[in-house]
Amino acid sequence: MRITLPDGSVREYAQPVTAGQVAADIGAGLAKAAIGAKVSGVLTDLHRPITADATLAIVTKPRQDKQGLSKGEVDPDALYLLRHSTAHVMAEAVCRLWPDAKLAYGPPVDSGFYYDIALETPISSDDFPRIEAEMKKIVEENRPFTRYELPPEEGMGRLKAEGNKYKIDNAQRAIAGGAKSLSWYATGQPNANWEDLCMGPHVPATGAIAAFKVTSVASSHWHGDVNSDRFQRLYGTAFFSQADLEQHQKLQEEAKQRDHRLIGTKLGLFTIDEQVGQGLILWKPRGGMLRTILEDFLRAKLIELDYSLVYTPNIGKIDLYKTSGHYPYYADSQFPPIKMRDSDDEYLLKPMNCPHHCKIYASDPHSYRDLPVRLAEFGTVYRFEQSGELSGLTRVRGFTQDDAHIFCTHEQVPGEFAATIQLVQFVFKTFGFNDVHIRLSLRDPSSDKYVGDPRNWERAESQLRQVLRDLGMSFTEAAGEAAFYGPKVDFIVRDVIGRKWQLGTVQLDYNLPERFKLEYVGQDNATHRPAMIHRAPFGSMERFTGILIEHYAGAFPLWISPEQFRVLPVSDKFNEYAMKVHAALKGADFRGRATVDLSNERVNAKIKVAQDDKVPYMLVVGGRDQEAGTVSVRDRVRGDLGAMPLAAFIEKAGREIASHGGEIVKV
RNA sequence: GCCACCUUAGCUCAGCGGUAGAGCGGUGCUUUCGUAAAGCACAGGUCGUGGGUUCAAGUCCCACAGGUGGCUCCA
Repeated sequence: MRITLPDGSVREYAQPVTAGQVAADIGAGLAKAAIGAKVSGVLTDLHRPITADATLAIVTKPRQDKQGLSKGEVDPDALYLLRHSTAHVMAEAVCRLWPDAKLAYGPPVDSGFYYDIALETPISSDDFPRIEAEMKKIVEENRPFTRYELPPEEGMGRLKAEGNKYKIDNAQRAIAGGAKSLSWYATGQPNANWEDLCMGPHVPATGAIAAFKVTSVASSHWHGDVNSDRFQRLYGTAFFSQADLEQHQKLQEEAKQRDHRLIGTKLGLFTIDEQVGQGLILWKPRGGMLRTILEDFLRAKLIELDYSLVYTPNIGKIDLYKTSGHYPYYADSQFPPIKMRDSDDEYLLKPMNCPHHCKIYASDPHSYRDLPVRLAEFGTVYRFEQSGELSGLTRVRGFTQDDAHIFCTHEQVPGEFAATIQLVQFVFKTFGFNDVHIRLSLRDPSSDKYVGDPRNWERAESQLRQVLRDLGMSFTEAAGEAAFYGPKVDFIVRDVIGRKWQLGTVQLDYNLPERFKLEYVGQDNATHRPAMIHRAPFGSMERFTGILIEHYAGAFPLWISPEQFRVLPVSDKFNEYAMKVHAALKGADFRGRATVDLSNERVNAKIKVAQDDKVPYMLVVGGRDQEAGTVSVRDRVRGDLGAMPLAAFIEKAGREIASHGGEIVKV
């Protein structure tokens, strides 16, 4: 048998050998650090025999520095093994504490692992210390994870005898998926210790689990089906050192400080009032200023790109949405219709802007010479999101899309689509979003939720794919994520706690032009149906603002900061000069958003408050400044920049604003 | 919508059967001050809402509303 190692060297063995033995042959240090193996690319147990020629990479525990922190980036495979194994330990601890617990499924996830458990008794966070204490015992016993296999029939017999329908289901799925045997892992010895039906792989023994924590409990459903059995999903995480765990917890804490709901309250950006309604955002003056700046920025760009700005009402007759196909398709996720007093007419709060824009297009005859027609609007829409889904600014019931619809010939689609993609990228680049995932969302051919001619879909999907390729963009494809009327390209970012949100989107639609019978007269003097592109670079002003708050931790770059300058007189003897400076900033070409702090406080206190308010520039003024006509500039990040003539500061600030510059500031 | 947890002053939170607390913020006074919080005083709460248990309920129980974390959903 030839075992090829990552450095290309080959070791020959006459008999089946385990990765652990190979590791020992290479060196004692490697053997000691080894916790698993990648055999021909497949992650596996250290002690599973290798029976054929294979490539082999030993998965090792990370080395640690003097503080006990793992050096470099920890191998994701190593973390996978560790966390999968810790999930078993947690499950055993739960089974000890609640003997009637039935286990379902317990995989590693991004930052830890979970186990879905069917149990009548609710587990609460108060129980975590008890669970952790049991886990600690199991870890300290340093029991080996022992794998054994049973033939499918024998295995199923055993599972049926045990009567856990979830495990039976798991096993049936494994067999249906081609598994030739069922595998169990005993945490210790078979028949002597706790065991779980599991594909593996695992670390060699529980002692490898250096640091762990039960982090939260939530609810989940069998196969994700709300009508099916409910589980308690117990989340935890594990690391190779206590220091790693502590660092992880510290980072989590820091991330929470960036949460837009916290910062939004602190900085007075927005509020949500119970009496106004769930998921309905009240933009406070500072948030309103921020939004206005964002809208002005985009509006200027749209005018430059030959968009036409339109306005449409917040409601429309239900018939409009029957024509568009949105109703009753999404009846459940809309606010109920408004019934009229003196007729049978019903109106809907508009869930989308496109039908209105289609009607604007249809109100005039169009020649191919007019196309493309690009209708843009900051359009507010209402969607009845499930109450449990609402979250700050990121998931709301009323929001404003920076929406536009481009009506064009089929020949113009690739060009227009590419231009809109570039617009979205321009927006993201301006705000320094570098970690954006681009997803080509396609239909799921096996689903019946999609409308329109499959040939149109195929053409649309391949057009989009080609545009993305031509632009040299990296993207993933996701079947089943398309809108019901067409494929789309979505721009996805994560919030501080790792949740993914769609911001920008560009969608291709052959359906609505059909439904609204939109037309243009071609060069051939015949009528043709235009194609339609929906696009929203920000997506929703609410969500974009929420993510932006987290992105900058509330410390907005000068050009979008709701308050750019705060003048701080060192005592009220200099209030008059301070007000002059304030007026000069407001009167500058860029019409500075400036305030002056006339409170009866010492300058130290004024600085502290301005710093907390994340004001980019503080202008301290006292006697020296008054005499010399200067301002003493304090940068939010760099601190005191010293005195400079007021005119010089205004020039500097003007340049910074015009550049749309801004760095990401640490909390 | 489902499950768990949470809801006390504008904000952050303590109090967990026995007459409502702190810090910050607010107001007033004193201080007139040069780069991350001067001092003193005062105001501010039917403890989310509605029921119940109890001699007595922020405190225990139930329902509802809102929030948080998940699940499901997301045109």
